[in-house]
Amino acid sequence: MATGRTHRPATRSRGIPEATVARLPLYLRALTALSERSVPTVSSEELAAAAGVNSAKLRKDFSYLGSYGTRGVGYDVEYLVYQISRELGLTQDWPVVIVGIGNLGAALANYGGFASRGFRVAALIDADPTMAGKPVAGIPVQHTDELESIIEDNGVSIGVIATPAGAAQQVCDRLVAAGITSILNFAPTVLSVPDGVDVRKVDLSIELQILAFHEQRKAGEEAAAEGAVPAAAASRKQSSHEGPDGDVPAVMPA
Amino acid sequence: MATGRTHRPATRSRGIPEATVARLPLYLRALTALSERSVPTVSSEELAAAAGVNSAKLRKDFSYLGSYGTRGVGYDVEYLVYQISRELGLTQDWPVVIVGIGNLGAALANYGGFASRGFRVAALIDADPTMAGKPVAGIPVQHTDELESIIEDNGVSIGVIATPAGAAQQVCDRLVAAGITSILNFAPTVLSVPDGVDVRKVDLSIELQILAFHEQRKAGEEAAAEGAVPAAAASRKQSSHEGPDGDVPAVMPA
DNA sequence: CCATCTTTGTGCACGCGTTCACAAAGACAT
DNA sequence: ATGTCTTTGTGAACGCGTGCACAAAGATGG
Repeated sequence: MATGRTHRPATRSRGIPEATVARLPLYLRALTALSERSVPTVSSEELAAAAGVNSAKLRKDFSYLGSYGTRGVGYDVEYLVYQISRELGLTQDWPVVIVGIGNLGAALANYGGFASRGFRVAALIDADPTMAGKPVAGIPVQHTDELESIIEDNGVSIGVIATPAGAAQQVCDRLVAAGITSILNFAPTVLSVPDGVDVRKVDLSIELQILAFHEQRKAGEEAAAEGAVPAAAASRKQSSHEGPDGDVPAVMPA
Repeated sequence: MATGRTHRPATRSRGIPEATVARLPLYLRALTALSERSVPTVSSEELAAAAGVNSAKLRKDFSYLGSYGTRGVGYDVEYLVYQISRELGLTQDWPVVIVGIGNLGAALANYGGFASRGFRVAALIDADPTMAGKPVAGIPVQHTDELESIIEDNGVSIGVIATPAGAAQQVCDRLVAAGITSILNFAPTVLSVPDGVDVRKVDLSIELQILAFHEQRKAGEEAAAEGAVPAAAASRKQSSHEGPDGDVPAVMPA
């Protein structure tokens, strides 16, 4: 609905909260699974369970997109898949370049989750001249020298940085200069980019460190309440097959 | 003190907000870099810039840990490195198992960022019998059958799932049953776990989809304000960007 | 057409996180 | 000591995100 103020929140994109945008892919994945099983409609409750969120949150999220549900029935799966795909921009082809073809870069190149969602690996780029021409995931690696021309020729606007930390900013600068406006950064560095360029970062070791924090805390509490709650973990064992759907067929192409 | 209440917010761990915990690794990384350059002290302003955050936020974050700064001077780098490391639990050794040694699993096994922060890859586990014994990153892969004994013998409490989506829940269940209480999940699935088990997920394709959303939006705005166009991006740019609520193929259910 | 039942869409309240802005605290010079 | 200057630590305000709870909307059956 109308966000009362014409205040231009800047963090929101066309009225869709950032937190909602981050969940749309989650919904899409769950819906795709339902679609493959030819499920025609789904209620907010069911879909929320499949996506691992609260049903009220899901409904509110969808309300930002529009009124796509039918009261008393639920949401039409196919229709919703289309709407979310369109909203996320997945109905178009997104060529992507991956820079830095080490272990991680190679893994990304082979990752099936990209191609299945409209992302096409347009090129693999590495600074090592001995890698040039070597095929990874069926795509020949090209040298960094070609970076600008590759991006220009293919109209690439999304770049993935999987280089060592030391090279990341330099690569980033070249990507931006060449016209890239969205970057997914796997290098453990803070990238500085001009306004108008989006950066999302994935840091594997940060995630582990956060887990370690909680793990340490759990160990501490356990020690503090020694013997008080012995097998607490065993009590609420997982009972769910997440609703009435049993195991879901692998959504992801291997 | 701020939260004087013994209220037990449950979302907060010992009074440290989750958002702060998530930033501590970021600060730690920046501090480590300073430490390596033998910088003795750093101001909140400088450190914040290095970590890519607001300085007020950084000071507030640190205030949750205690008063470790000196007014008029800044923070002692070494001391802060130690305090944050201790807070995150990185002063102890965390054995980790990685399950699913495909491209991604192998990349993780080779990832240097783990070992340098107190995380030790205790074992690599894969369901494929032909992989058994094959060394990856210098560590022989072991078969899934050994999963329980490996975890028990090594006192592992953190597990990394890098299997295909279809196997993830099954693996997760076994990990939890074997005593794992923290899971880092790379498989594109919602894992259900009992209370007391932490799960963090990293989904590569979700990150790209979020980027695509913003990219599409930028393209749309750009088209709306036609005139100034980043040179390279405009060349073979995708053309299909109808208005926000463009035409819809009206996929009505039968 | 009316009653009932299901499920959506959302107003509202609450809590977390962020940011501002400033007093307090210490360093440093005189 | 005293004053000035720098930088921290935090009170307070604000905005975003979440979840409750319910009215509205439509399906379904008599």
